[in-house]
Formats: sequence, structure tokens, C-alpha cells
Amino acid sequence: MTEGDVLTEGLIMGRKLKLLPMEMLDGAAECLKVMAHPVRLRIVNVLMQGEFAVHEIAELCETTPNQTCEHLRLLKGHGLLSSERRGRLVYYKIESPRLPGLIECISKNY
Amino acid sequence: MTEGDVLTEGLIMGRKLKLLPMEMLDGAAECLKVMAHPVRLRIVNVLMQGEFAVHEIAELCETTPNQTCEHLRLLKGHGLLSSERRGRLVYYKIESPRLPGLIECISKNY
DNA sequence: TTGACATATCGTAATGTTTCGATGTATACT
DNA sequence: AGTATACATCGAAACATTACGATATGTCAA
Repeated sequence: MTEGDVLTEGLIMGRKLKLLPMEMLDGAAECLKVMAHPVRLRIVNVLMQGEFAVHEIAELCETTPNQTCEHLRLLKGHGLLSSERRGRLVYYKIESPRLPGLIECISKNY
Repeated sequence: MTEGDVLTEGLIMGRKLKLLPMEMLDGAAECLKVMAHPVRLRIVNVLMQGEFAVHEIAELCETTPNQTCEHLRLLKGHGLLSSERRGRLVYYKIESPRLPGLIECISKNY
């Protein structure tokens, strides 16, 4: 969806409002909910620079491998990341193109 | 903070990574958490087009005045909105410049 | 002052999230 | 086979969020 595609859904007091469709906001809210955690933001920030194995991600995020696994599972469960085993290491990478956009938005505004 | 201000915080396997500082991600995560609800996204989307009273916001968000109040209170409590009473109506408007950026990011990517 | 409307708050039940230790599984090395 | 390493999953406690009805406050108008 591009910026011009907003729908005119609201009409109140004679004013027409350009509002994003509710289904879009539902999807966005779900994604934001998943990303609304500092460690998961950091994970995505790390993976924007390449594939990494779980223990590397854990180290870079200053958390335990255990917790890292859970965060990775959540992100993967929502289709945001994908993983591949190579030997005894499992490498994760970004799957959803939405993620870099969000990190970029954060780096500009926060 | 501009895009060039990312810190080189990560160093692993001889690779230097450009990572956003953790305090920044903490703040972003808190804001995302507040915004990670479809009705609150819609509220901000509405308020990007001007000030509105609570019952108008409720109608445009297709929810009850009661719930609208609670969402507005949460958003205001985080300094994202401000309000002003005029007569028996209370008008809300956007206070934080971060909000339009987030909605814009959503409208482009979702 | 009474009634009506607009907004705010409170209590609470239902639900979801986070964290942690313990346990399970997969791979490689000896 | 046995052991070590890396990762994944499970269960439960602690905590946070959401939704909803009930009740309270604030403003206006008759």
C-alpha cells in the first residue's frame, strides 16, 4: 500500500477525514506489539547487518541464550524472521521487509 | 538523533556492527507498546487531521466513549497527546512529533 | 436546582506477556 | 557409545493489559 491509498472513511461534522483502513491498523498493531520490546528491537537491529547464530545474537543483545531463543521464536512465529541450521548452529535472518523500515523510523525519531 | 548518529556498539567475530544505543531502543519500545493497539493507532490517525472531542473520536474509532477515554488517558499519560476543555467538551490533540512519523511508516509499509 | 449530556475513574474478571529453571533435542567430536 | 555444545520447548510464577459495568465529576440549560 502506498501513501496515496488512504481511504476516506471518516465523515463527521461535515468534514471528510482520510483514515487508514481498520484492517491495516489491525495488522500494524499486531506487528508493533511483537516489536515493542527493547531486546527484540535490538535483535532486528543486529540482523539488519547480516545473518547471525543464536549465541552471537544473545551476546550482542546482552541477554541469555534462553531468552534470546524465546524472542527469536516469537519473531519467527509471526513470519518476521526465518532460520536455517548449519551444523550445530542455527542462523537467523530477517524475512519481513517491514522490519528495516521500522528500525529506520526509530533511528530518525527517537 | 539523526541517522548518522548510530553507535558502533557491537563487535563480534572481527565484525564491527552499527547498533542503536540500548537507551534509545528502551524508549522506542515503550512508545511502540503504547501504540500497539488498533484503536490507539486510529486515534492518532484521526488527530493527525485536527483536534477532536472525545465523543467524535469515539465515533470515528467505532468504539465506546468509555474505552475511548481510557485510550486517551493512556496516550496523554505518556505525553503523546494533550487535552483542553472547552465548555462541556474536551478536545484532544497530538503532542509528540513521533506519532505522525509512526503512522506514516505504517501507511508506507503495511 | 434539577436533568441531561460529556467525560473520567474505579473495581474486577479475563486474558496475555515475561521470565526462569528444568528438561528435551540435534549435531559434532573423540 | 559417550560427552559437550548449541538450540528449543515446557510449566509455572509474577506481572501487565484489556474490557466492561458502575459510579463519579463537570458543564450547561431550562
